[in-house]
Amino acid sequence: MTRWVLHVDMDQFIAAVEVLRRPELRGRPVVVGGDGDPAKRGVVSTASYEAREFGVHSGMPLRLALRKCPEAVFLAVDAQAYEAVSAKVMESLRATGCVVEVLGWDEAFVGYDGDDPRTLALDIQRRVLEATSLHCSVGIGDNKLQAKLATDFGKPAGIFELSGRTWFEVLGDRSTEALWGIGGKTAKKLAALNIFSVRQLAETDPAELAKHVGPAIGPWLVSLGRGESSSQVSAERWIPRSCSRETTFQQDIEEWEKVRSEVVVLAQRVGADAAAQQRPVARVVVKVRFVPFTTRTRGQALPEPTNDIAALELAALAALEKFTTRRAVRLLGVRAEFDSSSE
DNA sequence: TCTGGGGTCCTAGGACCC
DNA sequence: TCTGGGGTCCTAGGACCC
Repeated sequence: MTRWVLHVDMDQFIAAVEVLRRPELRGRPVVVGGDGDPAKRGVVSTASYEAREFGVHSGMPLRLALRKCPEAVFLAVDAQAYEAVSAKVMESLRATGCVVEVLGWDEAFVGYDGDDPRTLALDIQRRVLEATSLHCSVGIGDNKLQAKLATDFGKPAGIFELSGRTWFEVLGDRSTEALWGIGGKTAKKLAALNIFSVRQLAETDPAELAKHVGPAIGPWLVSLGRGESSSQVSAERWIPRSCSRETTFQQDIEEWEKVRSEVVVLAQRVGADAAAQQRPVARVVVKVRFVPFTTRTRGQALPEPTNDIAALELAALAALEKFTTRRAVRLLGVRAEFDSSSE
C-alpha cells in the first residue's frame, strides 16, 4: 500500500489536443463532439474553457450547444489523435518510476511512497508539459477517492491536497453528489432519506442505509461520505469483460427488416473486435432504444464460447427476436461478453 | 434542448437443485 | 397437501463513469 495517491487529470484534454494542432483556435470557444456537425444527433465530448463560459459542457446535446454558443468551432471526435497523445502522457507518468493506473484517455492514479508528494506533483506537471505541451492538474490524497476529488480543486494546471484531516473541512457541507460514485439518482434517493451533505452521509448507519439501497451499496456509500477507500493503485493489465458497438441513427428506423440487418452489421463489427483481442464470446446482448428514448436489452448465450462471426450473427438475431415491441428504433447496440476463462 | 459511445459493477427475481 | 431453507446461476435493469 503506497503512502500517497496522486490523481492526474489533463485540463480540457480533447479540446486542448485539437487546439494544439490548430493554433488559430486558441482562445476561441471550441466544442468537440459527434462528427462535428452540431445539427446532428450527438453530444459534447469536451468543451474548451471559453465554450464553458457560454454554459456548454460535456454530455450536452450538440444542438443545444449550438444554441448556447453559435460562434463556437465544432469539431469531430478523433479518437486516434487522443489515444496517441494519451500514450505520451501515460509514458511520462511511468517515467517517474511510480506505479501508474490508467483511468481513461486523460486520467491516471499514481502511487507514491515518499515524503514529498507536492514535489512529485510538480515533477509530473513538468514532464507532461514537456512531452505533450499540455497542462494537467494533480490531486493529492491518502487514497484514490481523496486524490480524485482533490484534482478538481486544483484546476486548471494546479495542485490540491485533500487528506483525511481536511476531508470534512473541504467537503463536509457539499452535496453527496460531489462524491465520485454518487450521481443524480442516488443523491435524490439519499435526499429522500434526509441525507443531503457529505457529512450527513458519513454519519449514517451503514446497516440502516443497506435496507434502502442494497447490502453492498449501503456501506459503500457511507464509506464514500467518510472519505475512505481501500482499493490500491494497480499497474496490472486490465482484462476487458466485454466489448460493444452501438449506433444512434440520424433517422429513426421504422422497418423491422432494416433493424435486423443493422443488428447483423453490428454483430460483425463486435465479432471482429473480439477476434482481434483473441477472446471467445460467451454471450451476446442486443440493446434497442425505441422512440422516444426507452432502452431495453435482451441477451443470448452461445452454445459454446466462440469467435465465429456467423455464430455471433445468429445469436444477435436470436436475442433480437426476444423483443416483442415493434416501435420505431433510434439506437441499436450489440455487446459481446467474453468467456471469463479465456483470460 | 431532445438526449453518443464505450465501459463497469450491483441488484432483484426466477429457475433450479438438494 | 398448502408446501422450509439454503445455495447457485442466469437474466434484465439500474446507476455511474470517462
